[in-house]
Amino acid sequence: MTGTQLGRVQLLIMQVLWENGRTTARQITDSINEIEPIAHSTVQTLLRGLEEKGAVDHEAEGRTFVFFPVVEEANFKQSATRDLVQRVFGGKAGSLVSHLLKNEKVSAKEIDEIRKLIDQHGKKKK
Amino acid sequence: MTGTQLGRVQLLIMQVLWENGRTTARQITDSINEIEPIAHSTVQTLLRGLEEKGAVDHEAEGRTFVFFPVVEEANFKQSATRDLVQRVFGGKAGSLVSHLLKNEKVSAKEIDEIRKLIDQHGKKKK
DNA sequence: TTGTTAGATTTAGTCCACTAAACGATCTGG
DNA sequence: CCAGATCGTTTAGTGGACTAAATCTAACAA
Repeated sequence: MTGTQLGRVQLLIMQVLWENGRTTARQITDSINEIEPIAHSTVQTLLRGLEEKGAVDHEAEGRTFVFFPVVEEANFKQSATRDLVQRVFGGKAGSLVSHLLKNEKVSAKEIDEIRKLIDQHGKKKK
Repeated sequence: MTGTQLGRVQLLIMQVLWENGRTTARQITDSINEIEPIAHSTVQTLLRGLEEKGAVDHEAEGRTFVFFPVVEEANFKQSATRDLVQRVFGGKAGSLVSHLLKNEKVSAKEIDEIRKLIDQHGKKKK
């Protein structure tokens, strides 16, 4: 579930799955190989690990397995983010937001979006 | 330098060091023990690892070692955050900000601060 | 039928964070 | 001087992510 920590490469696999939905192990290997070299058997081993953790599942389709994500990307983002906030920013989400605005590049378009969210925030306040 | 990944407990140690400055291994053990149980020898082993990575250093003071951080907390926050942005939010910092504002609790006070940052952002832009 | 290919599974090994006992040296109270 | 406490160091083991070769198995092609 949420507690399950994913490794770096496992996360790459999840990303492929979230993007493509139903995907074969072979397709995943190819996708990742566009970024960095990895053996097919490695991908299969990691897929099994992910399946044991309940992050993905598969169905047999002919003689090959088709994998699909069980964990939602949104949920994962949430727990990964909370983890960072908790461990590095003392539990204060706003502190991370400040850090991002001060130190990281944010496009004008994103700034607009954020401004809207801020305004809503003020309103929503009951 | 950025490549240095810290483990969960190592980060706890760094937090103690950032907060207290010069600290003995014993003090670190005690601090962490207020949160969760840990053996003193474990802390010492991890300190050695951190020292090998160049994250901390020590000076002998009498027969005991006094440790202090070499890596700045700000730098660490930066790389930890970039890591998350890169791996989970497709490299878009603004996307993480949006996520935080939508899904995490941010206090009114923090919102004010963020609004100011947003305004500055607009101005500063050339 | 037989050999090749493309799946999945098994097995094996590395690396690293974490854990902590065991050991040796040094100081300190009695 | 010595027993006990307090250091730092050594050694050892676990677990998990990652890596990939070796192997098994089923389909397909010649």
